[in-house]
Formats: sequence, C-alpha cells, structure tokens
Amino acid sequence: MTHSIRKHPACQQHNHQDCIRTAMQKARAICTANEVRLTTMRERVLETIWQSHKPIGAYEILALLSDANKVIAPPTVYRAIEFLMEQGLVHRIASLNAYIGCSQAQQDHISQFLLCSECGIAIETDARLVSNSIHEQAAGYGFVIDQETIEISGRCPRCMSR
Amino acid sequence: MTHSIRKHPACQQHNHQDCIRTAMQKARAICTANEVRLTTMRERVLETIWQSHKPIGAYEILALLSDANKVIAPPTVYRAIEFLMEQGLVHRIASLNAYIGCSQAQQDHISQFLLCSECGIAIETDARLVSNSIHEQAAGYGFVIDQETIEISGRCPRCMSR
DNA sequence: ATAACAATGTTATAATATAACAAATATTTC
DNA sequence: GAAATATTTGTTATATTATAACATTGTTAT
Repeated sequence: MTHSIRKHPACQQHNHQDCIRTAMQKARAICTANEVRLTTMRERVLETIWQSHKPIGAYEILALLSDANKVIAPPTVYRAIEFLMEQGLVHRIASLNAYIGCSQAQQDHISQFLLCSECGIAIETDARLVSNSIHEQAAGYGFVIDQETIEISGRCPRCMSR
Repeated sequence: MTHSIRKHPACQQHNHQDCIRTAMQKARAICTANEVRLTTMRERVLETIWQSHKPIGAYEILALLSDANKVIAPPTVYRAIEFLMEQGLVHRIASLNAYIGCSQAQQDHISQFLLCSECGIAIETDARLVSNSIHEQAAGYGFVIDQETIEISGRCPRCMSR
C-alpha cells in the first residue's frame, strides 16, 4: 500500500489572508482564555510574523513595523516576541535565529520543523512519534526532558519538483 | 525486564585528560585520512573545545587562547571552528550558540544532544531511531532531508540526583 | 481621581558572527 | 633551492542578533 504525499498548506497555493485571519482569531481567543492582553503592538508583531510561512528575523519585523513617522526599537519587538512565545503563539527557530507563527497554537504539542533551505518555508509537523523515540532514549540515560528543539533542514516538495 | 540506566562518560567521574588525548589522536588521524591540515591553531581550538563536555562559545575559546602577549581575533577562531565542523570533529549547538567536540567523529552519524540546563553538560547520543521517525515523517510530506538539528534540553541524571 | 501595575519608549551596550584585504606560512613546480 | 602558487592566519572594520536599565505612557483596580 502506498501513501500519497501529504500536502502542507504552506507548500500549496492558498489564500494566505485566510491563514492570517484564522491565526489572529485564534490568538485573540487564546489570550482571552489566558487572561492576558494582546495589545496593538503584540498583534502587529504577530501579524507580521504570519505575513508568510517563512521564519522571520526580529530585525526584519522591526523594519516592517517602522516607517519615517515611527521607528521601533529592538526591545519593543523582542518583548512582543517573548510574550507571543509564552502564549504558545510563536516558535523560535534556533538554527535560523528567526520566528514563526505556531500553526497548532494552544493544542499541547511538541513542535518539529521541516525547513526548506531553498525557498525558506517552514513546515510545522506533529512530532509525537519522533518525540516518543527521543523520550525513550533520554530515559535510557536518566535524562529528564524539558524542551525539544527539532529542526530539519532540506528541500520542500515544491522546490524538489522544480 | 528493567533496563539499567546507561551512563554517559560525560556524566560520570572520569579522567578527562584521556578524553582529550583520545579526541586529539582521532582528530589527527581523520585529518591525515582526509588530506587536510590540522594546524597548530586548529589543534589549539579543538583542544579548547574538548576542555569540558559542555558546549563552549566562540568568544570563550577566544578568551582562553588569548593572553597579554597574543590577542586572537574572532575570525581566527571562527575559521578554525568552520574547519573542524567540516571535518566532523565539532558540532554546533544552535540553541546555545556554542560548540562541542564530536564524540563519534568520522563514524557517519546523526547527532542528537541531551543538554543539561543546570550543569551545562552535553550528551551526544545515537539518533538513529529518532532519525528514522523523522525521515519517515518528512517523506510523508515529500520533504528531502539534508541536516537534522536535534537538541533536547532538560536535566542530566547527575543533576537530577541532587 | 489616585495608586498600583503593566506595557512601551529610549538609550546604550552586550554577544555572536562575517566581510575584506594584508601578511605570513606551506606546498608545488621548475 | 628559488620562484610561483595556494593556503592559512592576522587585522580592521562592521554586520547581526539580543538584552539591560531606566523613563514614560497607558490600563486596571480601589
């Protein structure tokens, strides 16, 4: 039996405005539930991060939010990112020093990313199986896990077929 | 049937000079085999990285190799690190912006690290099982893997039993 | 309205990493 | 072995990413 290739939205033609809208709605709901404030600044940063399915750097966010009238300083962006990560709305991609919107916010999950080195896209996948292997092995060493950074770089299906 | 906890050398009392000596010998052999030059500078950087089982930052290496007589500049250290990584003698820990000696140099392997947030120790483990799960999942998305960054942070057995 | 708290602005600087070109050191070729 | 070539290291400058510390503004509760 052959499985067909699962297509991740990020790698397909899609109405990205919907992605953003959905993400923002979810974010508002989560912040309400958590009784924390999704301020204008935090909302703008999250929206900017969701601009694409590619991880974005803090200074890139900064540039997009700044203009002649209003220049935003690094701490403002980093503080918003910190907040968004605390609420599980954003992940940090350590291997790229960049940030990406969480596509399964609120659902308790272990994140794992497939990062295309050609187009830059990040595919967040369910890492349950992978995580099980990791936990098993860690347990073998008496190691207690706190956080898992699983970042896989390579080429996405779209870039492969070109 | 219960398995006993596997003890990683890094987490045990051991003669660390032996670790260093063995690593340096292996390094020399690998560089000879690869027909590349393990110069004095590269050797000193590798030796410094092997000073402990904890990932070390580039600027920390720099400080250890510099003194009043001779101040070493960043590019020197970064170039040595680059070389050592190319030869598979050193790994970069993305989540810490730090470097660690490879404990299974030359053996073609996928590295995975258990990083203790308390004592800083890094345990390199065989990631074959984990990697299988990852490859399986990536294949499901039509994603072709190039490099795997698997960094697990938590608490090592030694710190747990204190 | 005022106190208390939270978020943002502002300035400065820390930490990590690389670019570009010059000098020194090895290696190869003759 | 000397000249030509390639590799490595030195040097200076600067890019990139991130945080510290304190002032100001905005929000919430009393």
